[in-house]
Amino acid sequence: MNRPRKRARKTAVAANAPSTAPRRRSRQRDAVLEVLERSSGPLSPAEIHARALRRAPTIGLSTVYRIVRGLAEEGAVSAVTLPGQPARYEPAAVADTHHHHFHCERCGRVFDIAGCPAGLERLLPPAFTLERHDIVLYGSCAECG
Amino acid sequence: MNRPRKRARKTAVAANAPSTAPRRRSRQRDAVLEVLERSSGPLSPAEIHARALRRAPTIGLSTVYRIVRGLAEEGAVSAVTLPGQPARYEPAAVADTHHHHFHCERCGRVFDIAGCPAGLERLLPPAFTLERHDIVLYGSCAECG
DNA sequence: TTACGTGCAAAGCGTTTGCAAGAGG
DNA sequence: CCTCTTGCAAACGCTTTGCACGTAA
Repeated sequence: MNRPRKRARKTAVAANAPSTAPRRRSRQRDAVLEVLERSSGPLSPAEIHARALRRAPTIGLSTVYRIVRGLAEEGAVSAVTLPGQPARYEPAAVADTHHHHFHCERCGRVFDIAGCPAGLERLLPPAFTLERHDIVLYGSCAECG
Repeated sequence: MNRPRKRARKTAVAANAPSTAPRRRSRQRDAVLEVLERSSGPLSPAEIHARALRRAPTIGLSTVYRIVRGLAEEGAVSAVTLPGQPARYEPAAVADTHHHHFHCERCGRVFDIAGCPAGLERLLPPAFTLERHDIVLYGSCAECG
């Protein structure tokens, strides 16, 4: 497969651009969806790729990125970005239930945490408006404790 | 300045490696420290570099990275990593006062927020141990509101 | 059949590194 | 002086992209 190349476009994309992400059904798309639904926590593209290879043995990492972006755009999955780590993705069914995350510093796994503290607005300086918030708890999970 | 090259080493470094970060005093190091101390919020390496150029007109971006890493290792500054964003740095004097961050989604600036909600342990599943937490608030700051 | 999705390799970006020249003490 | 630091450009890892081919509809 040798062919001429053009310069790649700028990485940044307009926030509301329609984008050409996969919408059609395919073995690869189904594999990614199933992997995400079977998982007990959010997964990075590399983690998704490793697991999806069982169902779609030829799937490429870039395809995972494209599918995941498409799923995120149509709201089927949502991105979980922990500080200093690559983005992870989880099904919207999970994300729609407001929750936060616990990051085990021993095993590196991420767990979903139900509930969230009240009165966050009280922390704001005057004239600031609160639209959303992220809380990440760190420590040891039950298995590593 | 043309000279022979060798392959760069692997990026990953042993977590406890002494590392050869700058410790000696220099115009560049002073410039970075002053920029951080004058700031009202954590700054990314690129932001630090832009501001440090006024005090040290020849400073390179990689030097900023090295100095900031050294300062972080010796505890003079600490890293603030907001989800999905490059790391930012703030003086330890600020970081030592427990606080969180507000990210203005209009202007992109990050502000320090004093205080934090009580009872986060109550959110944990049984047998999980809480060691620390990060809270990031999103919305509009006073100027953008 | 035809438009869309895929796989691969190349490109982009933020960050780190090797090296020679410069600065600190 | 001798050693540590700097600046530059190359290299890295993660992510996105261009293109020809495969495939869903």
